[in-house]
Parts: sequence; structure tokens; C-alpha cells
Amino acid sequence: MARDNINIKPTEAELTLLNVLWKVGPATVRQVHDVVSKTQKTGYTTVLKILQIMHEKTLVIRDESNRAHVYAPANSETFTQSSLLKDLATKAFGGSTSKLVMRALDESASKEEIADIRQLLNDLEK
Amino acid sequence: MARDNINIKPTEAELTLLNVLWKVGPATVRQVHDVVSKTQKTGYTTVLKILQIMHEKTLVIRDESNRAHVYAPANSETFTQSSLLKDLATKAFGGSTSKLVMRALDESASKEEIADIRQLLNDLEK
DNA sequence: CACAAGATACGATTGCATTCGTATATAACT
DNA sequence: AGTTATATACGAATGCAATCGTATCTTGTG
Repeated sequence: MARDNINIKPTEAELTLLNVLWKVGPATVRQVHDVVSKTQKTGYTTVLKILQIMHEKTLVIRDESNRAHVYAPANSETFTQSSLLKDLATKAFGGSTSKLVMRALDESASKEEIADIRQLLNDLEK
Repeated sequence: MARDNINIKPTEAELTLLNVLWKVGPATVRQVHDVVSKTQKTGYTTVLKILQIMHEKTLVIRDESNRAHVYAPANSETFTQSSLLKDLATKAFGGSTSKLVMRALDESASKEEIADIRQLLNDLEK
């Protein structure tokens, strides 16, 4: 009944790779590694291994038709963001999303951001 | 120079105990365990150990004047929530708090919540 | 064909989170 | 005082995240 891939929370390293895949689209290990190695000193086989693990966890899908496998996110960035937010709301905000939002707004809130968010609120009310 | 306790991110189990301490105030291991054991099947010494580790990490402070040590959070709930939000924003929202907020609003947004948040926006603009 | 380049697979290591059993110390009670 | 209850301290087991070295396989090129 319940899909099980739906509730898996990516680890920090996994999220880093997902961010690359969301940004550049389906990619080989080498392509992913090229991107992450610009900002980190992570070995090629480390990236490979993590992607393999993510495949087992069904966090990514994999096209094996070519020698260099092509990886793509199993879930959208939006979906994953929502999952992570819900998780954080549960663990640190007593399950209240609105408390979470208000805390986030307390922190950083520039004029433009406030305007954007107010606009979103208007849209939501329809 | 830099405090180091300021950037430590509590783990999931640690956050569970912090939630208890924020709610009931300074408490002994037994008191904390009594609370958590209502919803979980965690052993007494497990709670003890985690609190000891948290003390080493300076996530909690400890009053040892009595036999049963009394633990209290080192940081406020608000501060910790903000840290966790900032962390999530960095890892999953490209550092953008406003993107995080909008994603959160997309998900769950009841009438009352929207009203509350709009009110907060008004307050912030002053 | 043989070889170098580049890919995946596998196994091992390290470190941390989580859990709990056991030992030991202290206090309380009869 | 001696026994019971309750505390902390310690050490060890388990499991997962993260990292990488090495082995093996595939493919293009001379």
C-alpha cells in the first residue's frame, strides 16, 4: 500500500548530490563529481558510492543503458523540500508549520521578501 | 573567540530531550525519562547517557549540587529553532529563507494561519 | 590484438548516534 | 548497621553515514 521511497529522508551528503541533479538534470557520476568537486574535496568513488546507495534507497533513478550510468532524482526538489520542512516542523515546532513560518520570518525578512510573501498569502486565499 | 557551542546541531534524540526540558524546565534524568517514556520505549540509562553527551557538547547545562543532577537547556528553544531553520535553508533552499517560507506556506495553510502570518508581516514592517 | 582510459563494483575503515548492561556510589529506611 | 532503592559513570554493541582504495570490467585507439 504505502510507497516506501516516499518517506526516506536524504542525508546531508545525499542532499548535496540531489541539489546537483536538480540543477543540472540527469547526469553521470563524473558530471556530478565535477560539480561537487568545485566546492568540496570529495573523491570520485565517494560520489559513486553515495549515488549507488541512493539508488538502493530509491532516492534516485538510474539509466544503465550506457556504460556510464545516468542518475536522476526520484523526487522533485519541491517534494523533497516539503518533506524536510514537515520533518523539521514535527521535530522542532511541535508539528506546527505556522510556528515554523513565523520563526523563519522573525529571522530574516527584507522588504522585498515580505512583499513576496504577502503576495503569496493573497494567492493562497483563493 | 568564537563560541563553539553556538553552532552545534542537536541530533534527533537530543532534540527530543531538549523539547522536554524546554517544556517542563530544568529536570533530573528521571523526570526527563518519565516524560519521554510516555511516548517512547527508551531506557533510563539511555536518557542519562544522551544527557551526559549533551553536557559535553554544551547543549545543556547541569546543576550537580544534588545527587540527582538537574539539567537545563543551554540555548533557548527560539534560538535552536532559528539555527535549525538556517541550517535547512542552507542545505535545501540555496540559503534562501524566503523560499523556505513560501514552500512551507504552500503546504499547509489554514485560514487562521494565514491570518496570523499576515499579522506578523504587518508587525515586521515597523 | 593489446593497452590505456575510464567506468562500476566491492570491501574495509572511520566516526558518530543510539542503546543498554553492569559496576559503583550514595541516600534512605527499617 | 545493613539492606534496598536510586544515582551516576563506564564500556561495549549495533547500525548507519561517509570516505576511499583496489579490483574488475568495458571501450575506444594505436
